[in-house]
Amino acid sequence: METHQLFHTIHQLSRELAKQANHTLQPFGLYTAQWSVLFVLKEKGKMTQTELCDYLAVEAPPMTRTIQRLMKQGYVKQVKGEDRRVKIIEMTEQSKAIYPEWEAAILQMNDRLLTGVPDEQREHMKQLLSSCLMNVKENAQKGKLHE
Amino acid sequence: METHQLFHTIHQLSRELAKQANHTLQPFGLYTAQWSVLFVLKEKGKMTQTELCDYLAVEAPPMTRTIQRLMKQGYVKQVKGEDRRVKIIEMTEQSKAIYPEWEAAILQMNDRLLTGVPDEQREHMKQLLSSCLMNVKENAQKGKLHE
DNA sequence: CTACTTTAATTACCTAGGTAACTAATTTAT
DNA sequence: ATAAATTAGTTACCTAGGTAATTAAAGTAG
Repeated sequence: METHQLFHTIHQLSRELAKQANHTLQPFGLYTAQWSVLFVLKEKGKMTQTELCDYLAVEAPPMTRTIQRLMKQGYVKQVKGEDRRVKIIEMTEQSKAIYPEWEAAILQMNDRLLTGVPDEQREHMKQLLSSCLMNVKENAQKGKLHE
Repeated sequence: METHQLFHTIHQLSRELAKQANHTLQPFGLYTAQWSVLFVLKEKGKMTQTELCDYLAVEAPPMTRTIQRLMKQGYVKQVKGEDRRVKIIEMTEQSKAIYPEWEAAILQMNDRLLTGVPDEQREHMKQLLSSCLMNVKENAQKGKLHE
């Protein structure tokens, strides 16, 4: 089977979704990377930067940058942990207050973009993609071990 | 249904695949963006930059940059068309000669990454994602029309 | 207790891709 | 035929995310 096309479609879909999300968030002065951090913090409460990186599967340097921007905007604050290397990140009262607006806009966008895709199919895609992602990560590691 | 997760998985999978592809191409001094152009040129023959942009669904500015890099490496050359605005891009003899090596490396990687994913499932995913992409693009346009 | 190693985060620099503004060539309209 | 609008490509600048090298704090030998 022609895997080029499959990978290209994934890449294209990913970019298109990011573009739409950025467009949706623009009126709020937010970008997708910022939003993803705020979303996780709302869901999970305070977290260290490393925990955020692990959860979002992003390397540390971009995370540092995203958090610094969120701090500058006043949407997030850093608290020093017992371990003085660690920086614990949590939402400010301000961002907790505005959060529902952001979420509503994103949910509305998600709904609009997936109009016509039945719920079963969304679930099915999620399952397929998740298992594919795990597979890719495993086989990537195998590739490295053979070096 | 929770669309956040679906979109996040797509994004993550896309990044993971790009990372792997870059790793595979590194020994050849190529990056994914370059490879995607070379792949299309091999498949379709000479094309204008706009045609390349349309085919790969990429905006013009990044394409300009990618092509300039490929020219600097001697893998691609520009020919002026009848319409003197247009730049027709084609592979050089050199890159045609090396191409099979690049392709072999990529095909091997694709195969390795999808080990354990049956062929039917790959095809199924491609179908699902393609239809989802079309859907998203249509609904994105509708969003714009409502402004 | 000291020396080595690991870990959290940052800094610097790279590629990818998007938007806005611009130039130059070609169409289209008047 | 000339003016206006469109089109191809470029330039400048932005965000996203990755790697390598660095710093500072903890942990782990010896």
